[in-house]
Amino acid sequence: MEKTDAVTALAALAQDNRLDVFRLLVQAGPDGMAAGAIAEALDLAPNTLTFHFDRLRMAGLATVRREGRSMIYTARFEIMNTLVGFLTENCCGGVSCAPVTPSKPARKRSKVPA
Amino acid sequence: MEKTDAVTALAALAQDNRLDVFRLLVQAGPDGMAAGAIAEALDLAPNTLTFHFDRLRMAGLATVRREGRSMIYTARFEIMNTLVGFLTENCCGGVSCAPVTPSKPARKRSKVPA
DNA sequence: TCCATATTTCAACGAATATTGAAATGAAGG
DNA sequence: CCTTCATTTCAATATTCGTTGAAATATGGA
Repeated sequence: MEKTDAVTALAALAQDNRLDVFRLLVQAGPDGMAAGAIAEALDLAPNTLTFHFDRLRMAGLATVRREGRSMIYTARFEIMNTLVGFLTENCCGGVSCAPVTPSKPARKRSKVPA
Repeated sequence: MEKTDAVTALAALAQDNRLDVFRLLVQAGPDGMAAGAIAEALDLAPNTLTFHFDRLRMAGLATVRREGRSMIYTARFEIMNTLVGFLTENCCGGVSCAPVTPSKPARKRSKVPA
């Protein structure tokens, strides 16, 4: 990952509403979530939301697909992981480097998608 | 970690020069690095650098100590790790969640501090 | 075709950010 | 005490950012 990509991704996450959006997408999982549902969940104006989606998409942190009238946004976990890897690269020059806290796998939800 | 703390930390990292500074500090390890040395390494004006240091410090990502005439800045790895944990929290609701790429331990340097 | 729904585009505005230049502060040495 | 070195503080400026409102586009159904 290039430094500019990392900066773009970090900037994309470094904003209240976008962080909320991204975390919502992360929790939504691979199926993604409709723009309207996100707008309602976070109480954001649709045009504002579009602006933030664009940022996330340009940063490679999300993708869209159309489904009927809705636009479904999905988080790109691989990019997220690449970013984390980039941040901790060459940590401490190999000295006393506490390993990265692994993500909590999070208890499974009752409704598991196929 | 609170959301606002995460946003602050991400914003602190979401800037070319600051990301450089932070990564330099990460590589410098627990001993830290003098402001002047960083200014020289990255070719940045000292006042600009102070501005960026402040951001990193307020975000909890760095600390300072005085040593003679120099100010030594050090990365706060724990906060860094907390941030990473926050980002991947509740990942995918437990479904198909690729584990976080662990930081490469990075080959040891010849000069190992005690 | 006409209408409602879902989302995007565009222009505008205030707020925040990064950089600069000049001056100030603090520490070490003669 | 005076000078030099290392860094910080302050004020000014151009740029970028987030939000809003109005209008446009695309889809699906009567």
